[in-house]
Amino acid sequence: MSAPAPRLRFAPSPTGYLHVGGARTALFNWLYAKKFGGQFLLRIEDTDKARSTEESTRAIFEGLEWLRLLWDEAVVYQGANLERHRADAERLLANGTAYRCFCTQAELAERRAAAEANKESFKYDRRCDRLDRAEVERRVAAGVPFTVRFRVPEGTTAWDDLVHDTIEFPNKDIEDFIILRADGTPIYNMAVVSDDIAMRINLVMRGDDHISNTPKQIMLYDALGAELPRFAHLPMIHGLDGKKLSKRHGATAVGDYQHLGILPGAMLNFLALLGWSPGNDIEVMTLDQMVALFDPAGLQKKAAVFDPKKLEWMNGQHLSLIGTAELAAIVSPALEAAGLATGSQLDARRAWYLALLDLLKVRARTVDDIVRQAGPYFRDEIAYDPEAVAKQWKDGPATADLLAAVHDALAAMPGWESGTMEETLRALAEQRGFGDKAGKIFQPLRVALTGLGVSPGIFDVLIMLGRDRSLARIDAAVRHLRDAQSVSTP
RNA sequence: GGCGGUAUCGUCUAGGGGACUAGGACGGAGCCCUCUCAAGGCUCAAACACGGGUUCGAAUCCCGUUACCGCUACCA
Repeated sequence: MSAPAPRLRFAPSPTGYLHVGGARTALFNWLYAKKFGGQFLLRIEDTDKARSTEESTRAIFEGLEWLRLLWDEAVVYQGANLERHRADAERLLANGTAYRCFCTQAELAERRAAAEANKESFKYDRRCDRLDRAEVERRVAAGVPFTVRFRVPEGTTAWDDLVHDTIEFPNKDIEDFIILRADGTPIYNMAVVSDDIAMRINLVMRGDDHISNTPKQIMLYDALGAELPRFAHLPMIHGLDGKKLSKRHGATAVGDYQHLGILPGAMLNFLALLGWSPGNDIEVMTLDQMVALFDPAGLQKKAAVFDPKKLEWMNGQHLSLIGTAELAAIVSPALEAAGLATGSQLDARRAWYLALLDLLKVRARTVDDIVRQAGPYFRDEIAYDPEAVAKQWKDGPATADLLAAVHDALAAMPGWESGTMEETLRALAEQRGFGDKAGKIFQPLRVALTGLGVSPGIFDVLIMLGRDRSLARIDAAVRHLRDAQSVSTP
């Protein structure tokens, strides 16, 4: 008999955006399902009506789709299963593993406060479980509201966790917990177990903040006579200060990173390395490679700190990993959004565009970096960066003369290609007495061509700009320098 | 407080009794390359929380201590 195919689920509550911690949980669930030929399901836990929003649900879908973590069956909305949750709770009432509790919230709060005041830990004292049958029936008939509590049995509850090995809880430390509210709606643990059984989930993989829920859920499976799934509790993600990752750590939603110009593949890769290692010093991986290398034995027990610096580095790695065509598909919309070019303009000069991306991507860490660098190649007007001007155009008149000479030398060339440009410009440097310090020409020229102090290699820039635009910009720079001169010298 | 979990460079990690002078990566420092900035190459600094065991031998196994984290609702 071979092991049944694993069925896993990611079960976020739609009360905010898709958090990077949630994304990582989804990723490991997804990886496990793909690796072992199982299914990855998505369940939206929207039973908390007050906090759940449709907007959050949409954000979860969008985040998962962006990451390409697609689910294999129709989305399950927990809120649609309320009747089954209730029916399951009532089965427990019927089979005697649960009982009615008539204590009100106010009474409970009072007893809890009293216990705390005495520095005692509070645990429900089971007083309603001691009510005799007649009394219970009398109260029910009288319409006294009640919750349903699960009666936790003697003994200990343990399971063999996929990441933590054995975890054991003495049952005496767990109080008889409520499974159905006075209004008949189910409590989290009841809803989860009922749904996981119905969805035939056989591996529950979730954050380790759920460890203390697990013994309760195991008891519920037992009381319901259902087969237990296996459990895997993943460590948390912390911020740089060691605290649980939250809003004040800055960007925590996956959508934030999408808008920062992070590639989905890089995000996934980075998240995978937060709590998992394939060994052999392997770090940069595509999703397919992650599936191939995935092994739950490599899962870490320790919480990991989210380091944005390493994410950026990882993004740089993926920028060169994905290939220029795929990169273009991601950069083009960003270029359009920045008003630098339209899709059809890019299509019209496809080869030129791809060559430009190759030049820009090695000096970029994010898609945004590429867009920022792309200005001079798309805009007609360039702006001179004051810092670059101050550094490279120190002596206005001399620079103007030099650039004029560069203009003429370049204009005199028969063609427009890198080799002869270099010969021409280096010869000019020699002639001007710069010796082999051709940078003394390249640097001022760079400012004339791009307005910036940094750019790809100067000959690449000249090629990308083309003969006409290059010569026009050098010309414009010469005029700019001479105008400035005449204005400041009356 | 109770219960549970965790502990290797600043950070992510490799390591599953001898291969450890503890490896890789990010970040940092420096050098090389070089027309700038990147990329790339090379070098350096940087860790087994502490204390007891077990063992011929412990980063690795056991027990304590400490620290940190999580849970402790008629939230999920």
